[in-house]
Amino acid sequence: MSQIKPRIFKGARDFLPEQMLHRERILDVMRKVFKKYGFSPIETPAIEYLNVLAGKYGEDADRLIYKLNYKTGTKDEAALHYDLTVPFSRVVAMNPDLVLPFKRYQIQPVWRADRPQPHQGRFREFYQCDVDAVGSKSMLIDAEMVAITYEVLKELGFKDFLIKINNRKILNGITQYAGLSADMTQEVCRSIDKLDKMPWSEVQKELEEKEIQSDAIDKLGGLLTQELDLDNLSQTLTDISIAQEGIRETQALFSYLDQLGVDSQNYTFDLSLARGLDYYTGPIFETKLPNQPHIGSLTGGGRYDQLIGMFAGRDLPSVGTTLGLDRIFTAMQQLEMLEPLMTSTKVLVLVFSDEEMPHSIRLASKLREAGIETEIYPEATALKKQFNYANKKNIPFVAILGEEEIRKDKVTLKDFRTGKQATLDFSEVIEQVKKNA
RNA sequence: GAGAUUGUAGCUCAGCUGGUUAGAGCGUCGGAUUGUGGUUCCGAAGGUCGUGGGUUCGAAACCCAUCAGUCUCCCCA
Repeated sequence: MSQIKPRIFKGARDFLPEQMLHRERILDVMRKVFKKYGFSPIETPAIEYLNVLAGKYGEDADRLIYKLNYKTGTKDEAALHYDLTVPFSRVVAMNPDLVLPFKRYQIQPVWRADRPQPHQGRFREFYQCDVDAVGSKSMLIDAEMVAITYEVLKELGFKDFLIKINNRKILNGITQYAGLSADMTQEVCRSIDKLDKMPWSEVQKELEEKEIQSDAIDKLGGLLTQELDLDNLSQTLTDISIAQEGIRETQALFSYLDQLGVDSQNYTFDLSLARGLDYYTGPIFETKLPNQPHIGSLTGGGRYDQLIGMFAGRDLPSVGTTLGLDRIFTAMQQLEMLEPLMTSTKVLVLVFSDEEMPHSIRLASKLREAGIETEIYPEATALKKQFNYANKKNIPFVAILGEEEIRKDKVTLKDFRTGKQATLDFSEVIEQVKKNA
């Protein structure tokens, strides 16, 4: 047989223990917070019928859906899911008996056929961690989405993150204010969205290239260049009812955020936030790290009151957000927020000889019964080798059980970080490890 | 989809304007009185110079093609 060159699919990654231990910790934090707010887990298949996915995200995004070479051109054509929101909407439509408001979380990989850029945390296969609530129009749930984002990032140790909040209704209102037709909103927003990266003059140029009338561009510029707060914006857009509605929603959302105890340092109203996905109808939010602008958004979400209607025939108000595990993980790596970890093992039990092996096994079992993550070296090789194993894997304690200890019914415990060791009773060993590991 | 850049040992790289058997550090493995790692010392293994073609007496180096990685833009998690 000819040998096959091992290679990994572009934009996909293997995760070794030193990465997985951290990724699992991040997921543990997310699950804990999701449940704390009353969200329950669901899972959907990686594969969906293409027509379930297509046409929901917008033209550009549709091209990034991974289509499977299976029943091509038929109703049964299949694809890998592009996000978790659209499959979830399908689930809701197929389960009309769900108790509303239905609050679910969902953690699964998704696939997008774009060009990977690891430094920016951009991959073809990546995990989305979604929380969504269906069946309520209350801005309290929208606020909870922001609160959940805040809590997770805070607990993971992020300091300078900023959750940007805007509202599609306000953006629609702005387009109307500028005298443009409603179907221009997407196109205009796409340029406006770049304001955090380039000055207004550049955006203005881009809008001119898109052949937007110059008086409309001037009106947009008037709004966007003068950091308006909600009250000012409300006055300026006083005749635009859709904008007024969006502003009222945003005010309600902010008041709930205050009541929920979210630090106002970590969120802001940002009129230039647009977001690409087509299905958003109300509030939208996105988290950035101002000091790591190259990393794309860590989280993103919003309200989509009409998406489920595409499957169910009747609209159900819904809001949700996605926490990007891989973006968060990439950021934590680059910010050196992750301690090097090879294993979660706390104690390595050494084995002196085949005769003494049973004693070592018994000790390991007792440590495990006490809830301590314990490894026993599987063979009686040179002690040097066994010590070296503990050292390389960064295991904090080594339990030494030789002829002498066995005779005295004791255990020698060595702390690898200090290099100190002491011969102790078994109960003292447990105490020491639990206290210092 | 547009542009840029890189490809030499497991990893990070050196290799000057083309000139003998291609180097270093780290890592790996072995050893320095066999109940002690992380420090030190000694030694060893490991390379079709991404691949294919061309120029040349001679190519890791120059030219062409190709593949792969990376970065920026676009867009997003």
